Amino acid sequence: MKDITNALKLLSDPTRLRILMVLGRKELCVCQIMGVLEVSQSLISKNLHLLYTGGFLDERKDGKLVYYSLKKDMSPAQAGLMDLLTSLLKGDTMYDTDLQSLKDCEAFQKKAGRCDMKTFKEFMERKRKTTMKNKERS
Amino acid sequence: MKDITNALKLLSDPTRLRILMVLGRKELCVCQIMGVLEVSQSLISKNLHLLYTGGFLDERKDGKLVYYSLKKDMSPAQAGLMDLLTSLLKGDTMYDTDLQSLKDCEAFQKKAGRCDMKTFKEFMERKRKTTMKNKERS
DNA sequence: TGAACATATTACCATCTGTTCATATGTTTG
DNA sequence: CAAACATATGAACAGATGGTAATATGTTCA
Repeated sequence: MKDITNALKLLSDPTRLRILMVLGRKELCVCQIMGVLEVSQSLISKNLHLLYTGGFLDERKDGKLVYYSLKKDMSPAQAGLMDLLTSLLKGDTMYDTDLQSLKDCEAFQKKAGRCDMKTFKEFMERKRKTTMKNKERS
Repeated sequence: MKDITNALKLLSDPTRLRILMVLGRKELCVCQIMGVLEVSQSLISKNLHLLYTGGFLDERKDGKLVYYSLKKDMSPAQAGLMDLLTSLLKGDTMYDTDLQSLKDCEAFQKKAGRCDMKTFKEFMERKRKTTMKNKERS
């Protein structure tokens, strides 16, 4: 029972749940996740570490970058929860926004031709401006 | 997303999860739940309140007693989680022990012919002794 | 080698959580 | 009404948690 409540606890934080859902789409490095979710690097790192040691993630290092992805062989409980949450979050505002950000982020990165902190900070900067304009309009 | 993480947080505590799983079998009053889980009255009350305001439970008062049961019309997220957890917990030691305790508790209550704190404290007393004997034997 | 960079870790803070003990509330019954 | 009882609630406390800012680690490349 403790393993299940532990998994539930890990999933019960919005930042972690968002990370997992975005990783559900594709493997990403820390700076990409940062760009998509727009939260600080240390917070991302910390939560990635929790999810990793909690058995939700695989890790792959490539040069300076560290890529994370959903673990291939999760426990039945974890896999079941991930499936359920993925379907429950369909249509959720935050979830949809994050997936859209992921697409935008990928496009921006492709155009920039590199994958580093500077690129994603630039991306976040533009996103913030767009969001502000949208708020003004409404 | 917040509604989902809130539900997950409620489920991520063993005491609350145990309560929900036992209530999955049948409606129970506070003193019965206390007898089955063997935790203090105030802790049970507090967690019942959290689960109730969190939308997991229905409440029914009958004289001095207050009966709780799984809410008839949970949100899709809550219902989905309950289904999943019920199936995931099949075979779990704590879960099985609790269900057995529930049966024993019902039998004891039937023989006693009443439903009050005294009865369930007596039940808990005997259960503790039996558990101790089993430990000695092994 | 050393500067630049991506990620991890540390120290620290405010807030939340689980729990217990004592007490309050509200109901029943003599 | 008062005593007895089931349940709820408040105060208090230790420990966990989410977050930030600063710093450490480890890699690349000039």
